Amino acid sequence: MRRVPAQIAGKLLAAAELFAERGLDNTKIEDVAAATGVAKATLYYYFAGKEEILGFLLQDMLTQIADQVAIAVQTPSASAAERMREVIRAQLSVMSEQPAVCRALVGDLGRAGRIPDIAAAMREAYYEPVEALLAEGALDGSLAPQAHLPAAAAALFGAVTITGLLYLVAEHPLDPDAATDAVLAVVMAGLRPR
Amino acid sequence: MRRVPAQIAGKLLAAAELFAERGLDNTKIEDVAAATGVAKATLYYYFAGKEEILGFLLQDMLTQIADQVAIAVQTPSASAAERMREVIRAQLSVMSEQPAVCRALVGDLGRAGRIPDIAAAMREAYYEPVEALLAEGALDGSLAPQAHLPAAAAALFGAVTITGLLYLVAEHPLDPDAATDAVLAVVMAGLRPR
Amino acid sequence: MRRVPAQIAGKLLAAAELFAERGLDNTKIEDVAAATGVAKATLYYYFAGKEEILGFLLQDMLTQIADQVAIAVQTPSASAAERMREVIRAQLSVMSEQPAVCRALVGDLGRAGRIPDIAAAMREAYYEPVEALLAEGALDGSLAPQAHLPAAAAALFGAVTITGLLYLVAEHPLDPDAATDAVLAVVMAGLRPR
Amino acid sequence: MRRVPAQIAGKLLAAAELFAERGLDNTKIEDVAAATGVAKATLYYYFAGKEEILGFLLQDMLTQIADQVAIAVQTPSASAAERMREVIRAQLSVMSEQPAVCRALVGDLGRAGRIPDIAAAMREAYYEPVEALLAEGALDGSLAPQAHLPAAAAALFGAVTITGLLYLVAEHPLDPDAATDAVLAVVMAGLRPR
DNA sequence: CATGAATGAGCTTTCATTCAT
DNA sequence: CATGAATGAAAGCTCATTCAT
Repeated sequence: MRRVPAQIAGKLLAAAELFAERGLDNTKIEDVAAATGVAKATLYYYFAGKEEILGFLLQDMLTQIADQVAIAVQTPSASAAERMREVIRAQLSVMSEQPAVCRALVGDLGRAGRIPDIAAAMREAYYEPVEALLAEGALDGSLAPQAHLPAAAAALFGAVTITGLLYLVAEHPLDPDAATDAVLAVVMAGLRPR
Repeated sequence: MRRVPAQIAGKLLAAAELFAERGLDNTKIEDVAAATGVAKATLYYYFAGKEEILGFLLQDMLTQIADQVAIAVQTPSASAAERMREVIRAQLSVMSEQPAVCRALVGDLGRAGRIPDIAAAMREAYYEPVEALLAEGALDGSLAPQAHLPAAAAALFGAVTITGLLYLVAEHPLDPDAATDAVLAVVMAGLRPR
Repeated sequence: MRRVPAQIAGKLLAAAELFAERGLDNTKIEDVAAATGVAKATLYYYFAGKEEILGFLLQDMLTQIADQVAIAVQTPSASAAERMREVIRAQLSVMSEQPAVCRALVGDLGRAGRIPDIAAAMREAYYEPVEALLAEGALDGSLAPQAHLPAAAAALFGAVTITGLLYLVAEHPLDPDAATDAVLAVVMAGLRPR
Repeated sequence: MRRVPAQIAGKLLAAAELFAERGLDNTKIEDVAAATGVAKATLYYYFAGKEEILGFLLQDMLTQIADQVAIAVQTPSASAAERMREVIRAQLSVMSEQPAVCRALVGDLGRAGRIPDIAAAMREAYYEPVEALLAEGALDGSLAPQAHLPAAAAALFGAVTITGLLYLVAEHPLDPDAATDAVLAVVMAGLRPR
């Protein structure tokens, strides 16, 4: 994959909507060319195929999430629990800003998980910081210790993502703050009464 | 789509295997015909194409989830919390048995065009019973009251589904019981220490 | 081809429109079944295939033309020329009454000419009486002798049929009498001035 | 339909042969590819399907007729009647060279859906010059004046075309000159004796 | 008699991919 | 660099036809 010029990278955002709505396999390279205004052969000049185009878009969004998450995670002098709240809020914010790419991610989650680059980016952008945060929380006492950190992080990711998908992309969308509160009520407090 | 005779519906379960192993687009209709013993043209007699076959299986899976959920929900003399555990376990069991169909279901979550057909089945199979259970739990005191039931149900669904997707479909899959425990640790106990 | 019950024969008229509009090859037996309300397998019970169905319809119309032509030809105590006028009028009348079958006939003229039964019916219904009339006209002096009777009859058939097709089936149709006059002006008087 | 390069347009003439011998529906795209040396997928790159290939050839034939007709019409120092003879001869010549395309053209005459695209070409190629010629003939005295020019042109077209269809495409074909004489005997001299 | 169901056989169509310019 | 043109390879899909009931 050659370095993609900004001009083309910009146009590619139009493809996210296609991937989101139709899925990777039902989106033809020709559709991407038509939607972006970049000639089919030019896409092949920069990308090895459509999987790589989707990967490029996902990387882009994941980088944004990674950045926001990193900021939230590194807030000094805040408990791990408080920083976790910010992580969730950050994820939902990026989702509400890039709904198409986000829908594409969820739509091909089963596949994306197997694309090495994307899996790595997801680990780096989300799972590792969150797992680290869970560990820190166990130490500073602001979060309950988890027996299986990766699964806990996955459950967290799922709760946030699906809520985001259903409520941010819905006809009458929640705003990110309201969505955050709803998710937090489940994952922070837990369903069991205190 | 014609009404599918039980004999054919039965054979189709073999197709779920294929979809599970190879994904929708790497499964040729011819493969389905070979695997099920139903002639290609006969498949077209009953279904408009691959998508519709998958849709049929998807409905089937949702029915299975609905049945399992219904059983879990109706267990008499168990607290709402205990029944909720069973609901989650049931969902993860079905998912581990039908990973490809399950992946297809998740893939459809973000697709506006598909929502009408599937959304109703999902509401009926999952959201309504779960929301009812959350309400019951608030009454019998076994679950914490939720301010926004639909969002809570969505978060729950997401936590369970994504964990299922990532860990049941992964190269080194968790078994349903382990996945259930991991999810429960998050959604029942909550991340906040008690 | 079994004897076709009147009830089915009646319904078949609805198929003529299909053959006329789409041609034989672009009309599926299934379309015929749908348009007529006769089950596909039932059509096969009575006919060997769609070619035979079209044949049946054409036979029907050709019989009508044959009858009308026979009446016109046999009018006693009229010159051959006068009877020829009636033949042409008769053909255009039937065409205006059965536009769909007539269009179907023209549409598949190239093919119909090679279906033995139809070719024979056309000979019997049209060519033979017209050729006989041309011969009689040469004898009674009311028509010019023709060197090549079959070709003259074909030219006549073409002049009448195409005019009929273009003017009877057009958006602003001529009535049969006006169409007859226009055709007669060419074929009876001839283009050469007298 | 993309603009067809001359190189491919040239090769396509070989397809007209196939359509002529076997008819549209008994000619597979694969046959066209084999006969023309143009890859099947390349045909689809330029045409939407078989029909469009035939349509292209049809336009081509109409252009040939138009050219021949134009030459015949413009012959200087010949009476309109003499030029009309040449017009008819020209039409029958082209028909005898392209019987299948010609049959397809006739087949389309009764099809409402097709008329828009083809009708214009036919008016231009045939009706307009012929009507002009009829008008000229009325002036120079070589042709009888016609009350209704369009109907006269239609009758003429029909006489020529159907004769062409039945006798040039028949098992024992007439040659164009003989067919021309037979048609002329009807349409120029008229059936009424002089 | 009438027909719903089933299917063999094969063609049409699609699409990712390449390459000369 | 960018791309229009071209195509190999492979599916998807259709349809005439049969047969048990």
